[in-house]
Amino acid sequence: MTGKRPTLMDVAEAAGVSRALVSIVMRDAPGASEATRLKVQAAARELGYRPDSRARLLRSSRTRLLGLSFSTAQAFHAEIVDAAYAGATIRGYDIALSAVANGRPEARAVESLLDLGCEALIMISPSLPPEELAGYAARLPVISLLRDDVGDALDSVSSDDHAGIHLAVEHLVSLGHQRIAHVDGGQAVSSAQRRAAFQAEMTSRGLDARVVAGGPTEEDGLRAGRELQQDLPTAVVAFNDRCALGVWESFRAAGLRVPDDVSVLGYDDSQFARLSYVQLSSISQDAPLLARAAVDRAVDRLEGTTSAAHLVRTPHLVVRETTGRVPG
Amino acid sequence: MTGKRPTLMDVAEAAGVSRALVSIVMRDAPGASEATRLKVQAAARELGYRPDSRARLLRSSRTRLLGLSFSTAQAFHAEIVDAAYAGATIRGYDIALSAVANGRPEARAVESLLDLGCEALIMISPSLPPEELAGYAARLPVISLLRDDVGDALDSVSSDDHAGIHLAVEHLVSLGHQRIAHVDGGQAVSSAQRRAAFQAEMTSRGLDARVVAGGPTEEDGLRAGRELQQDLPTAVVAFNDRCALGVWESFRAAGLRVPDDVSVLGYDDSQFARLSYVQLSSISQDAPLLARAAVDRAVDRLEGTTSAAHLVRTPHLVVRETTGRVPG
DNA sequence: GCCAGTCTATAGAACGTTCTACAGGCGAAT
DNA sequence: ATTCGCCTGTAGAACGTTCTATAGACTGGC
Repeated sequence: MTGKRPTLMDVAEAAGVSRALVSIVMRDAPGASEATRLKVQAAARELGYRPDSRARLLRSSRTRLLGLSFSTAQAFHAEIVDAAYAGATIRGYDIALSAVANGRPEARAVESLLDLGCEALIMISPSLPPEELAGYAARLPVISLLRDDVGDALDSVSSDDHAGIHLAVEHLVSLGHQRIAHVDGGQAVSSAQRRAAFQAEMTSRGLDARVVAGGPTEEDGLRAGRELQQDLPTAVVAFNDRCALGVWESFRAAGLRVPDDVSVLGYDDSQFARLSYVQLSSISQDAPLLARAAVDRAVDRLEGTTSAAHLVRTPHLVVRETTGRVPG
Repeated sequence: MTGKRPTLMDVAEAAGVSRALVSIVMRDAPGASEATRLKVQAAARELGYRPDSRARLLRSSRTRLLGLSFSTAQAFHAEIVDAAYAGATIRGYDIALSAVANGRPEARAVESLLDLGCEALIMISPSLPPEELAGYAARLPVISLLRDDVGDALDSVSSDDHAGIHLAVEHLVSLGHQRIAHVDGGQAVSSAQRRAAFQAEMTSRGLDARVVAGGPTEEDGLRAGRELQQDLPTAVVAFNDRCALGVWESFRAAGLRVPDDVSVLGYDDSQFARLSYVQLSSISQDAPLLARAAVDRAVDRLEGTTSAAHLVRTPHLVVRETTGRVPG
């Protein structure tokens, strides 16, 4: 259909120079005069030459490639992918993507990135046990994004769950709430930390720390919301925004008004929390910013001499329309 | 930190055989006895050897790699990625992912896939003009997924919008509706087709084809819903599920009940349409199935002698709880 | 006129695979 | 015994780059 794609050799012949010189020009490396540079570039354009990244990667020790593993099941990972691309471009790196999907476990995703020759790995909310992660980290820098209990062999860039929960409770208390419940994330990553933080925070204020079992999805929130209604608190802190939405929906179905009858606070500040008809108050981890930080961390590990570290950013509160003064 | 990763040569030395033989064993190719096969495999495992995909890809003419471009802005693309992985694995191919993201245009995404040595390209709802797509298609098979007006140089796998809209209108009419409005998708891919199909379908039934301007997001639906309320129809066919959700929300805000006062029908049958508290009636394109079809099509193009074709699948109706009998 | 230094350009060896060609051993058929 | 073929194995050339070493052509300083 097409004939073969042109190689360095083809361009070299067309321009009447050596292969090596073409390579120099294509890489913008020093060692070619301005005149031949132009001549070679013209020939390359003429032939529609594009460097073969496989060959290039193979030969050069540096691949300038960062591996990013994400999950197709988590919509907000897309936001992170987005930000990571932007960050990598700025630092002069490229990103290789690998998804963990149905029937494609995390280990497989990571290994495909390794085979591609990535110099560092960024894993979004990795679910592998710390030992296995450490195994990878022995071979190349690995950055865990949004999960910090990964041992000392890895870097991590995450958000301070304690601070986030503190902000949440502080906000609600300042609105007069005392009976505040937490719907946790079940088995989800970070759920245990947030639950513990909630308990600590409430206890330290002398308040009752009511926790009901939830999960990361709307369904989980819906179920938990129904359970809450048997003894309705005045405010709810949900594990994440999707869960909060489910809780809210269960209230709505029961004729309860948010925030007049009960306040609902989410976590993550995901895209849809900002939708004009949702306007969910939430704790923002600023995922894109964390993604940038992870990329920076990866590059620093590659180019500097720093060792693994755990970077923790403080989240912030975004007040929208689902939290209000305590009723009555 | 790590030492170099082991190569074929290392394994060969460890097992006391030649490089080529190790290659044969690793590829499960014929030409090695069972005994040495075991010996080599043991040595490879011992050293933690993994083949370098860059070198492998470089040397072999076949890369067995399918490029898949998707958009981080479209949540349901994740479902497709998921299905594509599964399909590719079955056919013995691998998938290279490239995202079109903020500041990373489609052309860039495609070119990075090309440089990786993909043998065929699957593009989800490509937004490039047909001429440019044809340019790529001259070099390798390109499958357009969910968009069919891409010219004859490309394959396409899409869903029959006419049939889908027909199902939608048929369903509503069978429930007694006559005053049915369509909220279109604005500039979105497929919007024009669905709008035209709606107009044709309604006109052929002697009904008034009311169309209001919408878009692909909840916000767009919300806006359109408000406009609709100035002269409320008994049923609404929205461009997609997100749009339908916006329309619904605008009704809910106005105290209108769905489906008692007005029916709302979505399109796409996305993940969230199935959520227990949403239960949106919708037209399903069965995206995962289309993804499988696209993968199959790509592989067939590579292995068979078939030429480009446009494959159209018929969508089906999923009745949930947002459509009901005409009021009054 | 000769050496040192700079700039441009080239040849040829890598990188880690796969592929082609071929060699030796062995059994069966001539 | 020779020939044929199959099976197992190897050597060495590819693939398209980048890298190292070096050659030639100038400059300028003595």
